[in-house]
Amino acid sequence: MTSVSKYRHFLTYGLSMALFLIVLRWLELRFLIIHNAFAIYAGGLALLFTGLGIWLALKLTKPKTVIVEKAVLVDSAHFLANEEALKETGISQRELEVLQLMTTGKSNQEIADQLFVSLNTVKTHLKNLFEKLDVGRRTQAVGKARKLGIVA
Amino acid sequence: MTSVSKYRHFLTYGLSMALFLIVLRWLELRFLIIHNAFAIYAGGLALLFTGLGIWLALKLTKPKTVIVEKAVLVDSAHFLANEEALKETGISQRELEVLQLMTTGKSNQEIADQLFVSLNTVKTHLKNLFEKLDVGRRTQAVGKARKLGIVA
DNA sequence: TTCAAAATCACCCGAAAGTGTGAGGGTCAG
DNA sequence: CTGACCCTCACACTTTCGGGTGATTTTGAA
Repeated sequence: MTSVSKYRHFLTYGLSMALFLIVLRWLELRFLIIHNAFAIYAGGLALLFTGLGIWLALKLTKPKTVIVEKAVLVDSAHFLANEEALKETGISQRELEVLQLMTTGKSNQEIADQLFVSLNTVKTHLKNLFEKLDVGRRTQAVGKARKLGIVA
Repeated sequence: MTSVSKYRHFLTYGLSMALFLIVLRWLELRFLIIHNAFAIYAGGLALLFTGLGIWLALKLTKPKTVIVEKAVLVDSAHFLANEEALKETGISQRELEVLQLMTTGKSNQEIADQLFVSLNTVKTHLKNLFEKLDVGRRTQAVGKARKLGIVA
């Protein structure tokens, strides 16, 4: 894809070079500068400054080479409280409520307030919940519950 | 931002130009080409080919700026990183790593062990992370990170 | 070279979370 | 009635978190 245009540019460059050498020849006669080495000198000069220009341009456009495209993942949509998993794990109604609130990032105290029970009760529910989910931390519990389809 | 380096390159270019003109002068005497217009001619030639070089390089490197990086396969697995949200929140690379591990339900100590850093370092990262995500608990952080598409 | 951000780590402290044990009351099947 | 479960709560104890402050090193850009 880029090779074609690249070659085309090289072609253009080559033609330009040839053209300039012709003009150079002409000028050589025009100004009566017959010195044989002049054409070589001018050619070298042209090549050199072309290289310089290329180098300059590359240096200047260096920070321009970072454009990125990315894709987004769409996860399978399987929520709906999974009755299966609930029976499998033996999670009770109250425990499920605590689990759901915990999933939203609420603290034990906030859960307790919302369910009108004591903090210790919430802790007890969570303790049993952790055992039924076979985890030891709330973050793990949330992850597992989501994986099991117990919570969204 | 790039102004300094840009000026430096222009300076380099200017110096090179001056140097070449000096060499030019020397060559002028060396080859006994006393013609008055020659210096002007050579300078013009140099400028012209410099421009040509710049044009050439620009043309050649133009497709380089359109290079696209992409195609992340998506599964029910994890891994994806919303660049947008990351820049929005200003979350650093290391913070992202900590966040991802935390999402899996790991404790701070486990994260520290896995990243080969101290527990205090993990805490510091999390502290900054919570501020950037505008949350106060890890469960909330996980939820928000998921919502923002930072983690799976 | 210089400057700012990132990354690293150390203490300390209070709050929250997690663990173990025990216990009282309600429901419901056997 | 009794045993099995669930819901509730308490208390003590350990661990983990979260927040504050301050410091050093590394690194990348200006």
